[in-house]
Amino acid sequence: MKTELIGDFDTRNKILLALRPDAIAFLESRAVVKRLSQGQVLYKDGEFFTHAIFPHEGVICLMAQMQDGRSVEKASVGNEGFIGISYIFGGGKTISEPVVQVPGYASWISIKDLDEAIQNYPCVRDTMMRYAKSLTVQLMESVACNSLHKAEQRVSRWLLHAHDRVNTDTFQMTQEGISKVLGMRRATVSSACNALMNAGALKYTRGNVTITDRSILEGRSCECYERIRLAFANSSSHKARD
Amino acid sequence: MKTELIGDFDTRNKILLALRPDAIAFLESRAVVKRLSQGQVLYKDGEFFTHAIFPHEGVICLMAQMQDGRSVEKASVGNEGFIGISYIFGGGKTISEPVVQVPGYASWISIKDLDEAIQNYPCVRDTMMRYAKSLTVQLMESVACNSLHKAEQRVSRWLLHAHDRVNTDTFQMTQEGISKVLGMRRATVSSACNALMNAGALKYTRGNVTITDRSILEGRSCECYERIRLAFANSSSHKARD
DNA sequence: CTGTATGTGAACGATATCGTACGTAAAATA
DNA sequence: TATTTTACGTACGATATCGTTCACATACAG
Repeated sequence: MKTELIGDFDTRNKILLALRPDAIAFLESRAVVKRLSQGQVLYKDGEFFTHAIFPHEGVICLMAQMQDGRSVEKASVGNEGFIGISYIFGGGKTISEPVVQVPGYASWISIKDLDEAIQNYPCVRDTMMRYAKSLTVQLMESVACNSLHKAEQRVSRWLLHAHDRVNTDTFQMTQEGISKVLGMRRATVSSACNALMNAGALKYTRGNVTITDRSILEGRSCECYERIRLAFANSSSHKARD
Repeated sequence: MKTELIGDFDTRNKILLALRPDAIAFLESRAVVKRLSQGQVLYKDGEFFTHAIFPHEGVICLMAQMQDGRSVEKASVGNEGFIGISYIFGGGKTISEPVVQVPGYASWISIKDLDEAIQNYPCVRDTMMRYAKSLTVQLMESVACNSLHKAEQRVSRWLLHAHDRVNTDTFQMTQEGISKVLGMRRATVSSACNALMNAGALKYTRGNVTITDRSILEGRSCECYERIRLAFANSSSHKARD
């Protein structure tokens, strides 16, 4: 595996890990591992794909840009998924703007190599289709969630998803950042986080959040978290058959 | 084409119309045209698919059922799409509860016939994938829309989508129905509709809404309407190549 | 060490939507 | 025709979130 950095990096992306060994070997031989830094814009909306991006950890938010300048998250992607789903549906252009919110490493695979992999290893398309399904579940739940659920529930849900996608209980995410992805005021996020701190679910110190009690956070979240988590678990639980 | 009803029914479903003639002929020979009546639940969430359903007109909402008994629309489907997208992603179970909101006719095609069509006519899968992409755009826009936009904008958007999916300016949809699919109070919908009536966009009489001026409705809607409309237009504009 | 930028807490009134309830008129039913 | 049901308009106070601003403490840069 080529990498921009010194040392070896095991692929912890669940899409890649779910493939058959020969497909994994092929893709790892072509992959370049790069660091994703906070705030990095991976694609502009409508841009042509050059690479599919498979995060090892961290959180990438697919952002919507509104005409009035506001932006808000459409969906989020971690090591359970990859950036480039609309390429799989056919058509080379992005339909969102993926922005790194929690940094980490990712395997970048060129479209040319991806096409070759899809051609030679049927498990690649199958696995991506399973992810397409779980992403659809995420999107559907999010539509409902944004209609019905309150700020504190949505903040809890976001933090739980993020926690699932990092290896540590502490990670970088400002309240300002959460407010941007959830389309609410920082003051609203601040108030929700204080309630969650008082409940003992988390600690907050200048851009670093520490999850201290997941079960409390789950109790304060809405049912949408568990449904989405389950969809991701199902989509990466079984190895592809061919 | 077999039908439960007397007379012939041209297929006005855009997915079917975008296929190659031989694929259209095959599917029409297997399709059964049935009436979809208001309130009809086509599948329960998690049920096994028996048929893919291709609406000719009317609106089907993919509903989310929450634990507290509330329900809300995740996405809506008309003659630009079909019910059964998650079958295409692999796995035979539904991931939502499709409920008929505006009645119409639809072509029902059994899973067995659909499998045969996918096997024999590559354009079937390709066309469905294009729809998968535009449904993903719809879902993504809806996530953002539900985060950011106001009741009147969302009501306007829903009515515009519905108008696109029926052949007439007048169709059946109670304010109570709109409030259920948008997850807001009937009183909120009522107030929005009155504002839209006063603006000259529509008329409302006991369960029948008449769109009197689309351009006013478009002005009162949010940008999400046009983005979704455009995605649907793109996905059914070009004939499949094989 | 000092000044500046950043991240958070807290406050204000304003607004949107909520839950609920009641009245009215049209439609359906008896 | 008389009664009931349905669809809608409207009203009330309650609540959630909004937009904005200020204060303060930490981190960082010169």
